[in-house]
Amino acid sequence: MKIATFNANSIRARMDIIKKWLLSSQCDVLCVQETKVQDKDFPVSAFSEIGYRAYFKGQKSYNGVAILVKEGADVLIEDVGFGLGDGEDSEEDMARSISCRLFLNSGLNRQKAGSIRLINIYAPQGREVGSEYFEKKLKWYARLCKKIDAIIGNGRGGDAKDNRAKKDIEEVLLTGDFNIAPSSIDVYAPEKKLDHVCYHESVRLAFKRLLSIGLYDLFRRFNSDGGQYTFFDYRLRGALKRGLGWRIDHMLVSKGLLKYATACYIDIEPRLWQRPSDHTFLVGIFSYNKGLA
Amino acid sequence: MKIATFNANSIRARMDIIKKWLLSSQCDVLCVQETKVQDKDFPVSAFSEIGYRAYFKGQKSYNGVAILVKEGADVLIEDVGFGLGDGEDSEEDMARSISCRLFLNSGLNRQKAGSIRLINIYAPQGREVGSEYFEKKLKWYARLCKKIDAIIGNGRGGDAKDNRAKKDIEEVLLTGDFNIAPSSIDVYAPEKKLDHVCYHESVRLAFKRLLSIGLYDLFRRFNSDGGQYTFFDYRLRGALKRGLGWRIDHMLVSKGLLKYATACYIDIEPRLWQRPSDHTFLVGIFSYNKGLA
DNA sequence: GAAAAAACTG
DNA sequence: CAGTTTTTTC
Repeated sequence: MKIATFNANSIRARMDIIKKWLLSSQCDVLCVQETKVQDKDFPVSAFSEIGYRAYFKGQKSYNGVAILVKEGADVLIEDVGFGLGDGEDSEEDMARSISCRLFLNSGLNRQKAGSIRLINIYAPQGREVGSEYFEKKLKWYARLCKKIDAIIGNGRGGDAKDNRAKKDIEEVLLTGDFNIAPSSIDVYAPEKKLDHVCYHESVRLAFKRLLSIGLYDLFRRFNSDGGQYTFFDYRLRGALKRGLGWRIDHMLVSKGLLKYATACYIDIEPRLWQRPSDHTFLVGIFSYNKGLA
Repeated sequence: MKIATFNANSIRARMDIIKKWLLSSQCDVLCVQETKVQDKDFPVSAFSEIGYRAYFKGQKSYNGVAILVKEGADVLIEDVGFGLGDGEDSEEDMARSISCRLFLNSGLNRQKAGSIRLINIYAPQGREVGSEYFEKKLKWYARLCKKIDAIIGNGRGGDAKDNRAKKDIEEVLLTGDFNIAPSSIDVYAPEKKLDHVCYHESVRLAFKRLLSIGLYDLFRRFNSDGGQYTFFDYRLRGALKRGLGWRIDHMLVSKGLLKYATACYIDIEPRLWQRPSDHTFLVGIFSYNKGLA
């Protein structure tokens, strides 16, 4: 199964790129962020025409998340929900995360394959260290961490709001635009970015906290090189060629899922296509054959 | 010789349409209005690439006029000037009219063919009857009429600002977007448009004044039908099909030129092309053979 | 309805 | 630099 994440920076402005990429990659599940479109204007039929079903929530000009699932793929979606679901969600928060249960049936029965809690996030950027927006970013991560912790079931309780029994929720796949470069090799001039909202110590700690509760940075399982970026600011001309980027889009998985992963890589090509997003695609591949081998 | 007028409603937004039309029509001289582009950004090379030289003046977001001349055509351009040239021109006025002397050499020597004063106008729209803008429109027309009258030489004097002797200036071709529907058959619901800035009695009188000093409405020399329009408001959906238009783009010629005219028609096709202007092309054809026959 | 500019955001 | 929204104009 191929799953990917992509900050589109307007899904409507990126239709050509997303369609081209989906058709060539044959991706099963694509998590999209910054769709920047209200639900009534979401291009549902454009995706159904190429064989993808869409789940989404957006706001007028900002934020917005979506999950695109290939029809006929051995993937089942259930329990789609928005926001962090802790009763603290603002209107904006509802357009910053979408989660669902994902059943993989690749040649296996549903029981055996089990289910994954897929969470697609568009984390707050934070604007400036010390601002109210940055404080909100940190709080949002604290809430996210609590939610994941509850799902993984490190504590005694499960998610109280979730009607399903805890035993049904086995593994976690947390992906999206985290707006955090986890370490110095994940940004082009780390020593100059210590006060940047995407590299400040406090956000790197937030990221580490996610790892500490049992998630694994999938990209780093397959690649230890620095200079591997998913985002290149439009404003820096020649940023890609000059290596001026950030690794802020991630795929974090729980331990039980980790063992099925066979690859995780950044597809840089779409960043070179016509009218690109400032982000590019991060891909993860999972295979039950590996786990069974 | 084929000459045409076209309100482009942004020449940059209309490049595809204009290039397509020039190449298919093989027009010798195209007068353009509402170019909406500053001189530094005018697409000079795009036109030179298809064999047209451009003369133009524009403002940042509004107004702007241009004359495109086919290279190698038997047409010579001299004395290009902007504004009405009476010392009363505002910055805006300078981007509302362009004039030049046009020498036609089609198989004849320059002496015999003589010269034409070509004036391409984008008349003020006027916004609302009674407004300062409408008053300015009427004043602008009074100035224009005075200018034409001087060129035609009905009075004693010539154009005092013009260094050339009066005898050199023989005929007048006044074309462009007049923002006036001259009569009831030139607008779709005249009885409802009596207070419209493009049909109010005062502007129809201004148009008649131009005729009274010796100009002829060329289109009406070849077509007496109503419902022949050059402009269809974007806001009225299906306007073209429903015949909801205006004839506000014109070609007025002096008597000596009139006798060489062989045709004048509205080319409605470009209004049906992709991303059209709200106006379409008005074409005039002149032949010295006719005059000599 | 369409175009351009200006203001805002990342 | 590249989005979206708002304002202005016709």
